[in-house]
Amino acid sequence: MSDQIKLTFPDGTTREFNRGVTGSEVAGSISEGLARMAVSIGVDGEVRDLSRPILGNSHIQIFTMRDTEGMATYWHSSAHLMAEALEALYPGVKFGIGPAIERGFYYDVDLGERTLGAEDLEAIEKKMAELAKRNVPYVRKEVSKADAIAFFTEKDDEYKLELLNDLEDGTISFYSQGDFTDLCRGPHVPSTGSMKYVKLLNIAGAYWRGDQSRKQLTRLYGITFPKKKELDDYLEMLELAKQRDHRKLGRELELFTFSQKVGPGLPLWLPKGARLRDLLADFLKKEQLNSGYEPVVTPHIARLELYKISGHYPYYSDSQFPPMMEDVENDEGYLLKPMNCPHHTQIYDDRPRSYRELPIRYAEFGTVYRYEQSGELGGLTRVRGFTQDDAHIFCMPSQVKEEFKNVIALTLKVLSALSFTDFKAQISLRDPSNTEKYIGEDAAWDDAEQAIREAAAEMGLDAIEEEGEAAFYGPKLDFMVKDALGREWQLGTVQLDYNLPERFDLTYIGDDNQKHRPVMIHRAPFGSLERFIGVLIEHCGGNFPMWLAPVQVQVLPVGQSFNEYSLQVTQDLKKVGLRAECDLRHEKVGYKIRSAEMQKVPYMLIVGEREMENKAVSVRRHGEGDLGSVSLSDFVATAFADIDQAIGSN
RNA sequence: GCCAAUGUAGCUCAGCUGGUAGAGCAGCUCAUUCGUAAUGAGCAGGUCGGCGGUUCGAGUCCGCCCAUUGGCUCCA
Repeated sequence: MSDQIKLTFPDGTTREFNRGVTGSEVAGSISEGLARMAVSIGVDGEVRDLSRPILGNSHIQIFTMRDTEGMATYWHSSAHLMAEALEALYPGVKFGIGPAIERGFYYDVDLGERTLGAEDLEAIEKKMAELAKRNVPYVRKEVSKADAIAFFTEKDDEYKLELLNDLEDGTISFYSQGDFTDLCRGPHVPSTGSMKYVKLLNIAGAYWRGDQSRKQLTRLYGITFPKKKELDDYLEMLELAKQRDHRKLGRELELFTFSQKVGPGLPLWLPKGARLRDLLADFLKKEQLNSGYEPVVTPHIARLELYKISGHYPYYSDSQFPPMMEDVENDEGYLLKPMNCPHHTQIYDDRPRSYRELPIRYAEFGTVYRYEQSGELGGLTRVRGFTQDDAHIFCMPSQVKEEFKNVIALTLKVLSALSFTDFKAQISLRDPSNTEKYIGEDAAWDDAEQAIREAAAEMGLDAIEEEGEAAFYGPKLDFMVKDALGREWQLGTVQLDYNLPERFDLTYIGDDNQKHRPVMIHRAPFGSLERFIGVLIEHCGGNFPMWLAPVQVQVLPVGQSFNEYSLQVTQDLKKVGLRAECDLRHEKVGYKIRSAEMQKVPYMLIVGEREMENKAVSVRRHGEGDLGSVSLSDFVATAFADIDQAIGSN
């Protein structure tokens, strides 16, 4: 056996090293800078400590703070540092899990009776900085399961003991830094010294292992950086994100509001917000008419009978507003609809259907009501009454792929019209190890999952697949977008359903003159108008594209003597279909401009002596400033060009 | 629902260890007639989230409730 090994770098080059060389030594052999920046090393796909010897030929990749892998290592180590601080400050504290997350880290801890406040967070931050200054190494140690159990039994930490329970002997490792030792798979950065700048962001309750029936631990979220500037920049970025918060912008731009008298999670749309909603809905309705959808309209309530058949009642009673009972004894009454699909099945079932009719696509902007848990409500992204841009496609199994393709095309059109480029598409599949919990034939599922996969691929959609995420009634494809604070929200969704056609005994007559079961596809490109608009507001920071701006043009007379001409201009703009308003207040033009700028109106037209004489307007674009004077007709052409460019050829 | 924090005028926020509320912006009135991000003066505006308690006295202390925010769980 040679004592030389061959390491292959990401660029394909290979070099020979002594067997047992460490990641640090490899990094150091490349450059001193890399050795300084390096936090961990990928060895044949496994991320490891830099200090671990490499024993065989491998493909390696050195991770630094510039890689997601490197950041994850760094923040995971930071979680350990926080744990060390917590143990020092609150002896007897027990630890759950403490992973790195996308931005920072958290640790779930059991502090007994103690609760933490802002002052405590500062004390912990201080302690962490102090511990980091000692700059002690993270030391890995392989331990036997018995020793590990003995260690945590001694510490009386039932959480770690439970975690150990699921681990196999021989695969267990501890990491220590200073006096603190934790059960951990690793890897870690070489030492604590780089975690100088610490900010603990918030405290939250988190159920042990995400299970509501188990004890709630205290979750501490934090972030660390090696340089002060990086921490400052991050905190500033968080501040800037708050400026884009749709709740703040919704108030400032007068789009929507909430009233305690109306109720939590029940948004009230102000005139400008309602206009925005209508514009979005009109846009999609037009697209849907072009894509073979037929609008239908259904009421907001239905008999309990409908939901007993659909299976929503009483099994989902927790998430529904209580029914309006007519006859309590016989469980008869009405339910506010939590979804539109049961109603739509009844439209399908209005008369016998032929295979020649399929696919049938019923579309409705249907408002539904769900009794979301109080702690879950938030702005427009999670509400109790919302309008889905819903449609249900009834088709033959052989048509599923084509229909999915059409829906994907429509959804992509919607997303691109609003310049959402940074979205995630996820295909949710069955859990292959537990197929009994799903309704429908195995073979049908296989076909459907394959159809969705192919539809996504053929539409050029880069979708990730998640096993076990499918609903019990069918696989689905979801579109996710992040809000200003980086939280991911599901917007568009396409879901296959084997369940409802079965429950409502829906059929069509096939070319064999036999009855067949159609497949149902639920789909909503926006998802809900409320959530979509919430995320849209944050996406554009309240600067809506011209075609969506509630007010497109604000006309600003320089003085009272130009009011009449300004009103004439405003009328002319309205006549050609632009949403124009005129600011007739007795204020200086600077004041009116400021006010229109803050309302984020795309175009301001300043009108005074010069403009009146030349039948012109002086154009100011939001965020850009003065564009000079043009004739009214030239401005109208510019405005429409702006609209067309954003909306495409709708 | 659970954990934590927060709740003072339409908005943003002051209000020290308890002594019955204050600013800026917005609003209204008047003056100013104004050229690309705030003209000036005056006026008005608050059951200090709600209910109860402690106290001679509560925005301030305590309890319960409501709402909001950040998480946990679920979902569009």
